[in-house]
Amino acid sequence: MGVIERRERERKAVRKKILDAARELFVAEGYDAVTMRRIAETIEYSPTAIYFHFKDKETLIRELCREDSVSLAKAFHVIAKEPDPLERLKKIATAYVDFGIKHPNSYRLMFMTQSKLNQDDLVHMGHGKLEEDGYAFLVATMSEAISKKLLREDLQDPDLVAQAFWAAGHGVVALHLAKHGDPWVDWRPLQDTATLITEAMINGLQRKDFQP
Amino acid sequence: MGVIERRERERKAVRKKILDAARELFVAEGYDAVTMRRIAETIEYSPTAIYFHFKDKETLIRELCREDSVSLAKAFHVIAKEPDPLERLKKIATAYVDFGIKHPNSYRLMFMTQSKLNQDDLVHMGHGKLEEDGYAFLVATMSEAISKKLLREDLQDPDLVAQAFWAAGHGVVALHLAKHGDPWVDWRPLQDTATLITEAMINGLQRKDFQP
DNA sequence: CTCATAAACTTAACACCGTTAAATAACTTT
DNA sequence: AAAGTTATTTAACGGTGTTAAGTTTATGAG
Repeated sequence: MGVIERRERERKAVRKKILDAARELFVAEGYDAVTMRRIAETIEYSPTAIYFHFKDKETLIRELCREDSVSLAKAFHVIAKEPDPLERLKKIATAYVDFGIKHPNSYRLMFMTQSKLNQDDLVHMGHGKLEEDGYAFLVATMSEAISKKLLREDLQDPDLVAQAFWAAGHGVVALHLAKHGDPWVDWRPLQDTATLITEAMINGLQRKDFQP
Repeated sequence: MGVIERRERERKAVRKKILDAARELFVAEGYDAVTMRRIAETIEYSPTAIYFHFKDKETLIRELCREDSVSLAKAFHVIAKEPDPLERLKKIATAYVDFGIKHPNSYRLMFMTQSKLNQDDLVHMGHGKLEEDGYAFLVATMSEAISKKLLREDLQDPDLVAQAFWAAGHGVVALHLAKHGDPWVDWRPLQDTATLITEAMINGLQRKDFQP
């Protein structure tokens, strides 16, 4: 039946219409500031129409977030080809920071808000969320760096080192997204800070003659 | 008149009563999850009574936050006596992380949410908020480290280095507060990560023979 | 062709939130 | 005792996400 396909296509079109309108508003004003009513208004639907296509506001936002995070996944996919683990680390950090700047709302949602760990999530686990893949990629890179003896001899725990490295990258982005407006700090360009912290970390982690 | 003093004392007592109840609820459930109505309920007042003592919910929360942040200020005050700048940096990082763990809600409010930069804040500026003092302390320490030639020769901008170092510390805390519940990361003890990132940063920043 | 059925939507409404306006009780001052 | 200030309550407003119930519209069956 061609009619059932047409319906599905129309439903998808409306879905996209909602997502596009929501995206534009969210990007401009942030997730919390935009109401369901305003999204409905811009597409000239009633507020409740959205709930036919999306379970609730969070689901809608997660969908946008998912779309955004594809760019990070793609970047990581390219970076995976880099043979040198330390060089790969630098590129990972760069891509990660870029993602945070390009998609601040999604970044905030993914990395700056505590995800409610309800039972549903625990059930649906193992599906390979993008954050999970990204972290696994970082750990794998760190593992390779360790096995190739590129890091200090006392650093044998890939998870520990990966978490420290992640924290460094996250710190730059998170601080920027949250506090860059504050005038009591003479902020340096984000790229400069990101480059410095990445270099300093790799430098500090790979050094051989470490003194406590 | 002794009566006016008594009134003031009673008013302060009610104020404290509200703050104590609010603190307990907030600590247990987070700032957003606790409503004004519930705070009022626990002290057996009507919800609107709170508004006689505090302008609004945010003011109340800021007051709690201010109280919390005193502990960080005190810690920094003690640390200021440490003569070695690099050692001071380590202690600053430790105190900062400790603060984040001890007062997660206040930390989130102070460092993980964008402060609305309205005109009022710009007017009331220069009052020396605690965050401001803390950052100034960090920059001063970094400045001293630079002038004592403890850092790499190419690092001459105290603000840049301070921001990178701050980002490192912030990254550890922020990641912990936001994502520690996520089960797809095999989290290492926060203290281990904090120690590693601090050492790695100082190590990476102070090294002389830096290769790009 | 008519009628039932399902999908896509709208209208009305609920429960909750922070907050304000108006009424009220309690206590001082005159 | 009257007037007035202070602290509190009751009632209500405007806003939010969301659900329930009704309404249109197009399709499929007899």
